[in-house]
Amino acid sequence: MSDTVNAIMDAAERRIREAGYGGFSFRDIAAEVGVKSSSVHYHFPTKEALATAVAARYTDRFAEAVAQEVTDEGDPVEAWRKAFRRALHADGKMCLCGSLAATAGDLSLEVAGQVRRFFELGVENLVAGGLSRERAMQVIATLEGAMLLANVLGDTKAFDEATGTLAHLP
Amino acid sequence: MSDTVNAIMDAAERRIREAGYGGFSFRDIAAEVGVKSSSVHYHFPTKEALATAVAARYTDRFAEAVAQEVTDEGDPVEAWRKAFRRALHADGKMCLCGSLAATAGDLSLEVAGQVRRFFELGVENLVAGGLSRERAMQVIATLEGAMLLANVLGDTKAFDEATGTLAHLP
DNA sequence: GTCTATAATTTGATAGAC
DNA sequence: GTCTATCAAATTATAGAC
Repeated sequence: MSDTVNAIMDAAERRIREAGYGGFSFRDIAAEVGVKSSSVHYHFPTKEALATAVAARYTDRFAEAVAQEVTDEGDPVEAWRKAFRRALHADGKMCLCGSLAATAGDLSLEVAGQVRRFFELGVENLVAGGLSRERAMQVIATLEGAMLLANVLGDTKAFDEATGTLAHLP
Repeated sequence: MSDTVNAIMDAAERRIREAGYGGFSFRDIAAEVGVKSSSVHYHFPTKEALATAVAARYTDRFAEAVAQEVTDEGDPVEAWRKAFRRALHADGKMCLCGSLAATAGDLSLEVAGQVRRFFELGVENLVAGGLSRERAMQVIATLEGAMLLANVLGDTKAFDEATGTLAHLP
């Protein structure tokens, strides 16, 4: 993948995490990368295609990060918590898939499918780690909600407060 | 408040809950209400003003609903869970303030302030009900994340699965 | 209070030169 | 691959008639 493609996806990811699907534009992205919007269209023909690619990359990277944490740590709940925590602390932004999930009903099927994959992967991975399905859904919900809380309060510490005891519950 | 103003706020609330702040427009709202967009501007001079009013009304109504549930039920955690549950089941949509919170960094100070009020009210109310601050934040995060999960999976039952044991935890 | 009309800007997207 | 130039549509917002 070329440097330009990477830079476009990085910029798009940042903007979607800040402003959602409806809050990013080809011209914003292009300006941030230092090219023209037509160049962005050359790599990603439509807004949908760009958002789909960014969501897919985000989920893949997240799954890798979790797998690494599981290896380092053992406890799957704590591994997911640390992966979310790092996503928040790295740049103080909302979860990309959480940001998109909030407007899921207004996304194209392709984008919505990639976003759904993130959440299903989380639940299935925790179930494989030994949790009941309901407990797995509760953990993902709490982590995603804690990202939202930190985002709206403008305080990354809120995430730690809301998730501190998560790994020690039944 | 006039019928038109109410209809405008209802339509705006529906659209923001579906598509977020960046996903609703004066013309959408106007068309749904059956007036022209200039009439919407007569009642709400700017998009910010409309979103601020809608968020304030949502939070006020939510607080009332919770107070009623507390009266009926006693347990504050279960009262909040039922209020969120009803907001979801009434029309299968995301929480308005959750939808706005996802793009908090891109909202005007006025809108962001109203959204923050929703979350602070939740935490403070649960603390007043006897929970520790951390536990209160965890409950609000879980409820909001469960709304997000139900929204993205297109399945209201996901909310119940993710929050079923919430009231019985320490 | 609602309308028509319109301004000013932004948006997603395309054609074609280099 | 990137650019200039442009299109058609949509956006927030305003002026002024009724």
